[in-house]
Amino acid sequence: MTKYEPDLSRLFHALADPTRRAMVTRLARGPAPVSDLAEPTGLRLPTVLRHLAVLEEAGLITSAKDGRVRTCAIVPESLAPARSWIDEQRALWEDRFDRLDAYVTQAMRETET
Amino acid sequence: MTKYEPDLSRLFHALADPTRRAMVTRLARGPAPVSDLAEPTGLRLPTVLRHLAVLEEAGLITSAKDGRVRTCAIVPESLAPARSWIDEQRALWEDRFDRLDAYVTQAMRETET
DNA sequence: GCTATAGTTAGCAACATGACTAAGTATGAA
DNA sequence: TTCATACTTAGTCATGTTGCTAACTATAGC
Repeated sequence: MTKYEPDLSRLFHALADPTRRAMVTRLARGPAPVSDLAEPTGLRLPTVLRHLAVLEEAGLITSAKDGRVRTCAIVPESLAPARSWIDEQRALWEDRFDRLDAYVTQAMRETET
Repeated sequence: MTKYEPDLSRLFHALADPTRRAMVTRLARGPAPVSDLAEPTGLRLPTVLRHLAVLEEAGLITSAKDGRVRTCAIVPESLAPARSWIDEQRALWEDRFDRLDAYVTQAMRETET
């Protein structure tokens, strides 16, 4: 089962910023150089680079340099742990209601004459 | 389509902390008073209260006071926006590959004698 | 080789976060 | 009424985050 999960923290933290989410969305459509990612943000390059570093440390993107251009790309399935955690919570919740339901059903049965 | 979404930022931010995730997991099993939530964390009450406030501001939990006990409960479906965003990214990604695939298929067809 | 382009590094300021202690309030029980 | 319980509020502190500017490096094109 789920244990320490510092990676989940980094993943969710990376996604908690609108600029970074926009970058992920952009990269979901295909790889792009740093400048292209910076352009729509209105932020300076060093700032953009920090955001990219956060995304990379979270495992959401990779990047490689070719000549003087660094191209970034999304890492497929990197969102899977986040999705799984969310699904787990829903499962716990539903399980709880199933049991509540069973309890109520049982109680009603016992109330019957 | 998705636009500003400051709520998504708050949601992901709230989930970016292991203590808070543990609280959500605990509450997924059923409501609990503040003290019960505090106990396994090893944290002081004021700290726990701040975490709960973050969760509440993110819309993940609700709480109500009965006598001197405040009982917290999870808000069902509050994770839905996070889940949707993640699914959207995957959809974009898959769409991109469908198109890549179509392109390659087309290219191969044109290469055929 | 010179120059423009595309990143990169270093360092700083402002604010946010997560923990704490100390002191206060409100309620249930004796 | 008195006391313990269950928060609650206020205030502090260390650290982390997000933005910036300035100065630097490396490569492509002429």
